[in-house]
Amino acid sequence: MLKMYDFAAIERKWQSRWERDRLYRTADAPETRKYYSMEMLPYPSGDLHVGHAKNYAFGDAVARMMRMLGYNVLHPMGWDAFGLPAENAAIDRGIDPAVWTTENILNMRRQIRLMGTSYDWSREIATCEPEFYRWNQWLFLRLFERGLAYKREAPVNWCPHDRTVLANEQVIDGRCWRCEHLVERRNLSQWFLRITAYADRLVADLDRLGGWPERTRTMQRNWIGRSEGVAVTFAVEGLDVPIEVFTTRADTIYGATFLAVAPEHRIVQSLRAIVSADRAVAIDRFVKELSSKSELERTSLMEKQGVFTGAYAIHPLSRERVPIWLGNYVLAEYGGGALMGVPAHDERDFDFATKHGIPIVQVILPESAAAATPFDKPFVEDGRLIASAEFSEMSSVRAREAIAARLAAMGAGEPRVTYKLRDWLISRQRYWGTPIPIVYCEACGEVAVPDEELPILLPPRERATGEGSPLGSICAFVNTTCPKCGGPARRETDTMDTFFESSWYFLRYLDPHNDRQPWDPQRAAQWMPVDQYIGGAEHAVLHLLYSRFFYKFFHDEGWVTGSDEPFERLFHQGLVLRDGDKMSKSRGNVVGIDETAERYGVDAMRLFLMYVTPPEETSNWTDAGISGRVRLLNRIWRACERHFDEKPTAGPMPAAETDAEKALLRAVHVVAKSAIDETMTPRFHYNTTIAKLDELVNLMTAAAPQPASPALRYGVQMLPILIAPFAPHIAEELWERLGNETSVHLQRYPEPDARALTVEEITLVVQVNGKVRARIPAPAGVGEEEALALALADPNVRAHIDGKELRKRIYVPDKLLNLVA
RNA sequence: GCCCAGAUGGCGGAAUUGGUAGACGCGCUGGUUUCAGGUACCAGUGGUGGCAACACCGUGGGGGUUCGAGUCCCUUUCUGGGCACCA
Repeated sequence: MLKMYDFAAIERKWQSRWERDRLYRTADAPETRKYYSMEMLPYPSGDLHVGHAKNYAFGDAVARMMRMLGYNVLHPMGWDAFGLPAENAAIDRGIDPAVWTTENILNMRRQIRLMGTSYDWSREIATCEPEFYRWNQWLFLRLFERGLAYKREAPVNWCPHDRTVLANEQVIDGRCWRCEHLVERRNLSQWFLRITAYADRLVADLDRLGGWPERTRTMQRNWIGRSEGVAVTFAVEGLDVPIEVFTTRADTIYGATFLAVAPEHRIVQSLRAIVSADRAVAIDRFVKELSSKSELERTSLMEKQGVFTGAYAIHPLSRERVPIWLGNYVLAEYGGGALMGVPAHDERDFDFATKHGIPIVQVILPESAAAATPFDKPFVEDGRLIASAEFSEMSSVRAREAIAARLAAMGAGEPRVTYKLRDWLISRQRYWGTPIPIVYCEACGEVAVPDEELPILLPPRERATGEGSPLGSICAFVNTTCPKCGGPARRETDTMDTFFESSWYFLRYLDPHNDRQPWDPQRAAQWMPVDQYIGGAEHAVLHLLYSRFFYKFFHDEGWVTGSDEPFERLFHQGLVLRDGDKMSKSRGNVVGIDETAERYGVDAMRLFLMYVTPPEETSNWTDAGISGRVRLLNRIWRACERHFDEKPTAGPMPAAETDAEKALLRAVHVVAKSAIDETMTPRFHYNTTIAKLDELVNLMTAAAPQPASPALRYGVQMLPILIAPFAPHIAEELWERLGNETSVHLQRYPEPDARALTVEEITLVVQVNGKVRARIPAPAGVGEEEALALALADPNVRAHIDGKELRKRIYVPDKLLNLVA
């Protein structure tokens, strides 16, 4: 590949010039319309490949477009710098995680700068720095004060490989989201954040997030899993403690032929005491067998197992005796850990009853069916009630209300909303994270560290073994005094989930050097919400849900105003594949940024990533593809080169003399219109914009008007502005060589001019019976009768009409005439 | 199993509200420049038939609505993503 222009020198030159001139510093200028544009902050894993580059190329193009459209754009970058890979690398290689992280940040910052991105680096943050994580601790204490952070013992997900617990959101198909090892179940005392207190708002407000992809909203909705139903109380024979179950199908209550209780349910020990010795033994055996099984093993992988406790409950409406079972498919943490089994109308209950010989009683009939018929699978839809006392003949919908009302009147039930969402477990038994600011005092118990003692610094690590509690083994850290009574106390030795810091970092960018507050609420009022957030879809229910929770809390505290949603619009970019495979070191198919920049130049790389596919699609990296973009840049250079010695002619659009000039002026404005439309829609399909740019360059080179043509000189002057958001370096160099003095990136993007965009001549498509028979040039705005005359003058059209009578005529102005004969 | 998105030349992909299918690029073919290769430039490039004008076929398969369907409806296959004992 011959280099027509020296991209390496140009890219180097402008990157340092922009930095010297602080071109991309953002001022807090409240008088200008703001635009907060952000890409998800990266984990500093070491090296960037073109998959990352795609994300930054689009984010940067959007930020540059908005600047050139006159917005005050905030476009920051930072590092999600706490986390396991650093710690694991430290254990493997015997280096300090801080050193490993810092080195990676240095390299990745270099690569992101190499891409010619327009970040305001004066706002850069790294979450592992005490200046940042002290505010993690501060926010934790505020949550603690409000009762939104609490410690409790609970069955939790334990990843044996990463040697730490995980939040539910971080377990994918029963496996650790990072290392993919099967998680185990342990009972541990851990810190939780009460995200469930916000469940209702988190699900309700999804409806307002019109700028989010529908599938992301659906995933969050499913994850929160809001269900409306009834909590029903069943009295237990021989016991004064009742069992409460949750059901969304109160209409099926007369079909309840058993109760199933989770083995962890508190009532199990009471039941055990009132049943026969052999039942007690069976209960013990069942509970013990399941105690070590993970939720995945118990629910998805195992068959429905259970054991009859020997005890009976009393049906609140029919007063019949209902046997109480323990079941492995009953989740301890949902719906109170107990359910009423209605085998005729629930798949799972049906399986369980069939397996254990429990009676199946049909109480709902399909609307169409006349009478109860034998069946081999449960009927789970709504229908009409039978065998349900005075509720018989009612529809399911009516019966649900009537039965709920009856139960409520009897004091045996109440309406209840239940969520699948559980509280967010944030304790991690690892070193490289934010220490949780709590001490344990023998006299005072759990005590919050006072604000003025923050930050609790992460102590230097003497030796990393990967065994035991990392902070727990550092005596100087653990042993402290109680802030309340001054007596001896021990520090909490767990660190925080790194999703804690990524749930609010976007606020720190607004005020990154503030040492009195995490951010100034006035700055938040000015800049929030984030107007456009760009990042991978893999965080649909992790980071994006936690951030919404935090932001609602901040809003309730008055630290942010306006909307209580942090991200106005959200965009997920697609992956970049190589040879149809995901890029990975083990496959050896990683396309690195450094090599690509060196071979083809950064502008070509950015152009290719935006051109090859719409941003949301998965794109495939090809060397042939990028050389096409190098070619385009060369042709752009040559188109401008002939005009380097001319004086700048930037000014109003000149009048076009010839058809070629008209076409050229039109092409300029077609590009501008496309770029603006794609930015504002906001669809970001710059692939179509760049295709139109190709067409413009074709016009400027192939069928170029005379070099002296004012239209051509106008096109040449506009070209660097048009490409500035996409190929910022060559744009700047051409702009300078064409005799301009202020940066091309400070120019206004051209307003699409209606005069340039209108066409004077159209192609009239003439169809006969719906088939195209002629394409006739005609003046724009041609009337129907003139169009008909033109069509009938065409020999091919006449041949197809062939003397037949015209029965119908459809005329689409400036487009098409269809003659039906 | 359930829900969502998608399927367009050899390839990546274009195509407001139904109105010229295949823009643009890659690849390929022929030509010009060159000692040659590459680069660059010019022309061609959905399939079939035809010297040509042109005709027929063509947006995963089948059916429908319409003057007209890549676009709307029904049905089916495949691909990608999500959910999957949440009572």
